[in-house]
Amino acid sequence: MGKDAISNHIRNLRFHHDEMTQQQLADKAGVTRQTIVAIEKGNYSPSLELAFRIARVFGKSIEEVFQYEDG
Amino acid sequence: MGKDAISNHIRNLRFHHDEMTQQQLADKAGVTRQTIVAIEKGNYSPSLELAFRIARVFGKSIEEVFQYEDG
DNA sequence: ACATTATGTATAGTATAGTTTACATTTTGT
DNA sequence: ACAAAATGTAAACTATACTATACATAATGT
Repeated sequence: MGKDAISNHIRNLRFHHDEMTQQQLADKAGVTRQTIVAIEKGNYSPSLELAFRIARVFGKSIEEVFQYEDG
Repeated sequence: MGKDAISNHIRNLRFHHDEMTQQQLADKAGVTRQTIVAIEKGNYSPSLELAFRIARVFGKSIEEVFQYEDG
């Protein structure tokens, strides 16, 4: 939908979780590495379903992983 | 992405918030009424950004409004 | 009974999330 | 220095969220 108001802490969380690689996170979340790259770099924001799955990989709430800055 | 693992409490929340109509929620969330109808009925799940905006309308966290049942 | 407002359904079109493949660059280990 | 693993980038494609328009039905008020 809207522009680019969503950021995230995925990169930091990966390193705090046993140096998890993009590929490992992608596998655990059930998506391709390219999807993780794009989201981590902010190229686009994930679907709600993927946001839930990524948050679960880290044992965090969605709000702890993703931030929404209103536009 | 995946199938239909996401449900929500939007309908109940609307009634708990001054009998808010679908149109009013749509306006506050910045989308059309059709989008609210589709999400409320579970036809599809929202983007993460829209999930944030809907949750904010109700003053709730995303997890309080949307539930993810793993597949 | 009538008008009005709220909700359900449908369909075609647009925007964007996610895949796939491929290759370049950076980082890490020996 | 070299190989191997991790990350960055890109382009074409598929899947799905969202819009726009339209009309039907249900609910509410007078």
